[in-house]
Amino acid sequence: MQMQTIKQPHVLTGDFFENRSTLAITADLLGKLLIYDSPQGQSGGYIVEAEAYLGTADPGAHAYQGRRVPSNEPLYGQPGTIYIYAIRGFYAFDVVTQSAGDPQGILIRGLEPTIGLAQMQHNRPQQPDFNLTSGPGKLMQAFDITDTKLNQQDFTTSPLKIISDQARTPATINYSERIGVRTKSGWTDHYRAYVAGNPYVSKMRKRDYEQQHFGWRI
DNA sequence: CTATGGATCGGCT
DNA sequence: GCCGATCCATAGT
Repeated sequence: MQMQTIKQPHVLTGDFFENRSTLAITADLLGKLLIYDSPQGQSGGYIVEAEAYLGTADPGAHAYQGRRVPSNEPLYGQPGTIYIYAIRGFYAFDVVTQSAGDPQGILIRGLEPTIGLAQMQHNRPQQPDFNLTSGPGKLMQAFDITDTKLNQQDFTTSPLKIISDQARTPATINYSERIGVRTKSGWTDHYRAYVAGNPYVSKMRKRDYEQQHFGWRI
């Protein structure tokens, strides 16, 4: 007789990060389901845009040249550590990707919202179209995360989590320069990865929307 | 529809 | 004081 198995969402674990470059993990995060369990209830959606920050050697990174201050301490933690930081009156968050002491991370920049839509719209009543979670500050507002309390928590045990077995697959992954990072030469041209044609990607032009499936493989 | 400039605020120096 | 891994309103195609 077969054991009855309870279908529980599988939370992302540490081995997801093992032996892979941050750039490889960035592309692999696209389509994963991000969930936030808040006092109001659960909300979340599929990751559609992410940027790699490659640590001490990356002039665009908060940990460039080993910079280590109280606010960026989470970057130096274990893979899967949450790094939340304030930026111009908003908050944004990274997933730490490499072993402790190697301060690389991935900024989650866009979500296609699927869970807790009403509650997210309540938190961000601005506009009815695709502006709910199409940017790092926007998605944190939609989650109503307004402080750094989740800092240094681990994705495997935190109310903010990534579900690895409920994922969609991008039909095409596009790459570009990172948004809002001044860069001199072209060596960071592929540090931003996003689902081609998905309207919840920040700065996606309307003419580039893929209307049929929002850029997902069927 | 796209490009640009101003507001804004937590955290470092 | 100063400075952004941003957002939004407004002006210009």
